[in-house]
Amino acid sequence: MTPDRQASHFRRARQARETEIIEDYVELVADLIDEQGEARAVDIAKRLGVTGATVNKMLARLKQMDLINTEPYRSVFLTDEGRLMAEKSRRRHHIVVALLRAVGVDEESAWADAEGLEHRCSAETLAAFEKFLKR
Amino acid sequence: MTPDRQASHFRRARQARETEIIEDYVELVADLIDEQGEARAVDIAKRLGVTGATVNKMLARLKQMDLINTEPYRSVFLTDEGRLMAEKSRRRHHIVVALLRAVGVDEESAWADAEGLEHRCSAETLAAFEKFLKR
DNA sequence: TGATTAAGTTAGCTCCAGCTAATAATTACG
DNA sequence: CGTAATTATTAGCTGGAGCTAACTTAATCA
Repeated sequence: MTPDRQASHFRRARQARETEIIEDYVELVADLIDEQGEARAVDIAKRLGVTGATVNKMLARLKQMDLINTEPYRSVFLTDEGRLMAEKSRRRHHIVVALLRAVGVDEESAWADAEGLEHRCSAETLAAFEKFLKR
Repeated sequence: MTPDRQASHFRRARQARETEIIEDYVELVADLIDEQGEARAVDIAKRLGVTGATVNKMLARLKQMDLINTEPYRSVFLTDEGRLMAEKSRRRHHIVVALLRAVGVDEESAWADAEGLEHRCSAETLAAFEKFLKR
């Protein structure tokens, strides 16, 4: 492997590291809205295992990026763009869990690892996973 | 899924995010030593796609952690602990690439994605991958 | 209603991994 | 050998994501 090609892989991994937290928040907001009718900061914090202050700061960033809408002391809503991102994330999440299960990973490990893996699969890899699952 | 269980998954993902950069450096040092006889900072920088200054700072951290030995203006050596980590990383890397290839991911995507995925697979998942590959 | 509790917000801190720019040491070569 | 090019180091900056502590607002319930 040439240094350049390897460098581009590492660059991509760094890029993924940056976006994955954002995707986790957005996906979680969608989950909470579906499960409980609304996404409250305190619930996001509980599920992510971080403090409310951290959530608050991140929500400000997501709003800046036009992924969510927030009003002070009100729960969180997804913008169209945010909903799109959440749906993509969810789809990836499900494919990864299914693939892991299909190759023999136990239920618990599949769910635990999928949280880390879902953000790192390229479109090509996900397509291959889907094809494999249909086989 | 309970909030607590989900929180622990996210916690684990955050933990992995912290260690993965360290593992990348250590694995790369091992690769360079094997391929070229020595690991020089400039080559590490080229392959990771970061600046020399960044590498230097990171090497100081790795030394602090007893993963490498360095002397000013000399190339980098792995400690026993570092070598162990490098071997574990490599093994994981190979298993992940092999698994991706086995389920139909093309060569290039497999190598590119493995860079991000290898650090996120639990021991259970890797064991399942190996079992699947032997099948 | 009013007091208590829960939730959200803000300020300000840490640590990490990038970066640039400037400097110092080493290496290579005419 | 001495100079030029390469490599390494250092200082100091940015921005992200976590934290605690202090505060404000909203919600609950006696």
